[in-house]
Amino acid sequence: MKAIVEIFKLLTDEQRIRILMLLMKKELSVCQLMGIIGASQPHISRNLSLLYKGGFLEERRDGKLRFYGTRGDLSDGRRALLDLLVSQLKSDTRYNDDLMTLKECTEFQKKVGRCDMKTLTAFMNRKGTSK
Amino acid sequence: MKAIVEIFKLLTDEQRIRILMLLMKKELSVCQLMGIIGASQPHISRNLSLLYKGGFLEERRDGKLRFYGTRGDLSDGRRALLDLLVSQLKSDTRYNDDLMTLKECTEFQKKVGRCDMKTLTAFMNRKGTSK
DNA sequence: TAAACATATGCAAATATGTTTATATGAAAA
DNA sequence: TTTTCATATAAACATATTTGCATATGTTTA
Repeated sequence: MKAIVEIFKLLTDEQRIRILMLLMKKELSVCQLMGIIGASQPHISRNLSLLYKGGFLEERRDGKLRFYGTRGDLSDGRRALLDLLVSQLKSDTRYNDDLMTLKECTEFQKKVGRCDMKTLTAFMNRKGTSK
Repeated sequence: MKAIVEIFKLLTDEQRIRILMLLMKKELSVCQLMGIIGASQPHISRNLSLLYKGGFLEERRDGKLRFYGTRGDLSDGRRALLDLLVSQLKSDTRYNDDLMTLKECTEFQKKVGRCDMKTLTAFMNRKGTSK
């Protein structure tokens, strides 16, 4: 029962849920998540680490970058929770905004052809001022 | 998204999950829950209050007693979470012990024909010493 | 090898949560 | 109507959790 409680604890943070929902769509690096969510690097890293230890994520290293995505071999319980979240967030503003931003971010990167901190911080700030 | 986070928060406590699982089986009064779970009255009351405010429970008053049970008109999300919990706890020791104790408690009460604090405190203590 | 960069982690302050004890409320019985 | 009983809530305290800042680690490029 304690194991289940620990899993629920991971889902009691809006930022962590946002990260999870984005990673359900596509694997992303820490700096991409920074750009999309608009939080500090340590904040994103910390939450990724918690979700990773909690059995939700897998990690792939590519040079300096680390890409995270939801595990291919998720446990039944975790899978069910993620599916439930997706279905419950179908009409959630924040959730849909994030998916939109993810698309914009992907296109932005294709254009500039880079995936680094400067590029994504620029993207993040552009978002911030355009609103 | 905040609403969902609040619901998950309710599920990050072992005692609250135990209460919910018992109430999935059968409506119970505060003192019955005390007897089965073996926690203090304020502790049970407090958690019932949280679960009630969180949309999981309904309340029925009968004289001095207050019976709580899972709502008949649970939201889809809450219903899915409770079903998920039941399926994940199928082989959980604590969960199965609680269901057993619930049965014993029900029989104990049939025998003595009462549902009051003394009776159930006695039941609780009997459990404590018999182990 | 040094510098730059992406990411992770340690630590202290701030905040939230849980626990215990005491007390309040409200119904029933004496 | 006083007392008893079941339940709820408040206050004080202890314990987790989050957050922001500084710094460490490890990789790449110059």
